Amino acid sequence: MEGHISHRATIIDIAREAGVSPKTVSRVLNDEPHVKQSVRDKVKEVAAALNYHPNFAARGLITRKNYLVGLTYERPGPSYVVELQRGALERLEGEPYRLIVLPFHDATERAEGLGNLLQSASLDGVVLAPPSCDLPELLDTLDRAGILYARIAPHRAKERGIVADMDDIGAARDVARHVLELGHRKIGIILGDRTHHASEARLEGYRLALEEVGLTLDRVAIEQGDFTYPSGEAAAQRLLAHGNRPTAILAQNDDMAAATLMVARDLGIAVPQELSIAGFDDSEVSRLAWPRLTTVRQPVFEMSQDAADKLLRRLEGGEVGPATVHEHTLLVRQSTAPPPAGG
Amino acid sequence: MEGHISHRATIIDIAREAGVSPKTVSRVLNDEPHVKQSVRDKVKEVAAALNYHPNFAARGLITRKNYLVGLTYERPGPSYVVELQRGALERLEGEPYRLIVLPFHDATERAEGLGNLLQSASLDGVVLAPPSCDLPELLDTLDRAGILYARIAPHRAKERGIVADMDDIGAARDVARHVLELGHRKIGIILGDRTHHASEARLEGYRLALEEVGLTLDRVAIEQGDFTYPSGEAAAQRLLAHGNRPTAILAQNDDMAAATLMVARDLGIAVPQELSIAGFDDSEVSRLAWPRLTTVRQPVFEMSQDAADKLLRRLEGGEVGPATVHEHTLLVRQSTAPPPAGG
DNA sequence: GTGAAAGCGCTAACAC
DNA sequence: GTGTTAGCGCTTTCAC
Repeated sequence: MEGHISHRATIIDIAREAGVSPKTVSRVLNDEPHVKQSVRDKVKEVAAALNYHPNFAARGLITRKNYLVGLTYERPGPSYVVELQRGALERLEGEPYRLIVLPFHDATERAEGLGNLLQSASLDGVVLAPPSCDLPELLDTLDRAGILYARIAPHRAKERGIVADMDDIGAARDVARHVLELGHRKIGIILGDRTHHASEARLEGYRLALEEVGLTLDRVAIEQGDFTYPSGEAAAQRLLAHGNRPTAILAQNDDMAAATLMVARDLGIAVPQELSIAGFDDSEVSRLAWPRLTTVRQPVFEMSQDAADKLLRRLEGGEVGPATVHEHTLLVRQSTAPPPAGG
Repeated sequence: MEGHISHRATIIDIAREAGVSPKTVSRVLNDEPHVKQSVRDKVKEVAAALNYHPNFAARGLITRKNYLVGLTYERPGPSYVVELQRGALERLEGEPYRLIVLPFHDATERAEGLGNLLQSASLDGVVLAPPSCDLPELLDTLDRAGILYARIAPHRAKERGIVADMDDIGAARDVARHVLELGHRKIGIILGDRTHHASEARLEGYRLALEEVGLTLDRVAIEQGDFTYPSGEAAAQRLLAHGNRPTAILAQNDDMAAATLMVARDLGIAVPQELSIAGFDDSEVSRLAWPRLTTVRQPVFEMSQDAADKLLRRLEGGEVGPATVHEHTLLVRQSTAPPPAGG
């Protein structure tokens, strides 16, 4: 009926065509009560015929909402990012909210610019993945700007805002416990970047497991890495290139564990017969490495979905309960085994 | 000066504070001419002091723009998605446009619903990755709705809309040629999802290379996959778990190639001594797998950046030239070698 | 150079 | 149940 190309129909068009007022059209389109069923049907029919799609800008101007949710993260591995997005998107599907991706560089050093970016994006809410979820100044800015936020696995101020959590310390404890239960006592640890709170938490988890068998951190060999493959390579070399080497190495992520695997191969050390290696993340590498890496799966998808869910409910005026702690999973694969007999 | 929490400043507030009219504020904020420098400075100063951020909804209502660019794709590997996003985001940085991610399921079967989704999202433009860039009905819908689109590596109707292209057939031919030049003649092929035209194109590239050495497709073992790791695993098993197996396998992407690597390892087949494997994509897994995978790097980042660039220029009223064809790169790594002597 | 008035498409408040 | 009026924050006329 309307032959005009690319003239987006408005509620006025529908109102005229259906012989009712714009307000009635608005009511129907928003599923508000107090409209006769026959009118309702007629309006919906006309809307469909006119290929009507509501104008977010006009609606948002008056409802003071933008129907936009942001997702921030900082350079994690591709699979982490994709899981993060999948979780939020799954929850947003069918809702009148759209997801905007906002990756950062050096969030910790530029919390201010980051707050500004989020404000300019006209977001209603934002899902904050580590490490941006742990920047108090950013949270302050968001509070002031009235932008709701949901934090994924925060390590500090867990009471602030909406939180979707996991037990980072417990996850690290579990992987360390697994290695200790296999009988290992000569342990090496490769730390991640110390500015990431995850690194601290994971070390604490290792410490707890060691304590259970009467060991302390000063009895293990600790090397500093920064979560990258090359840093893992260097650290592994320091741990392995001498006589009294550990029989098991706990790396704080899979990339560094994979690097350790490669160093062991170069040094002719058999994994897992002579050396056990455990990572962290269940990233793609951990499955593609050989032997496949024992690691811990973080519930990234679940946390992200939960974060988006709570965010949306708050945006719709609802209340949300306390932080949910999502389950991690220890994945015992081929890179860990009992220590060698003489070990 | 304004102590009110979460009251977003408007140009009216700035106008009052700066002692000018709202229109003048608008002029300054949009870098329009005909404003005295002193007034300009004063307005900018007040805007900063009031932590002003323009309201996209209000601006969009009148300019008929939403300052929103979409990015669509369908279940490709994590690294492909991340490259795609990185390219578009890099171009959008600093521009008043935001990126909305719109992953699809079964785009080819639901082109209509997909067109609807894009229309409801109130996008100004959209970057279409395969296979959605090859759905004529979708392009028709977008044309009708007045939504600009940039297509990444389309395989059909290359003249429609904005195009950022690559030579998919040539890339596949190059990798096949490499394997054939090593001396392999017993070839296995693992196909990707047949709804992706990329799969067809790559097969055509393989065919061209085979033809050059006098081979035809009916002389090679072809198995169907769908670009995922598990599908590659199953396909590799069918190719390798019997006596007369190929000496080289061409997988249509890296995930399936990595899966093939794993299957070979489980079967005790040495790579590359007994079996050569080549992938496609230069994804992260191709570099982390051991041996590292010979593959072809697709210029995904470049295409995505180019697509976003052309889209933005058109959105700003500019003209864009014809499709750019971005260069692929054959990456010979450790997973390919001459066939075994008796092979 | 600058400002006043109008209105984008929609919904809140209130009338009928 | 339904319609009228007003106005969200901004930019477009067009006047001065």
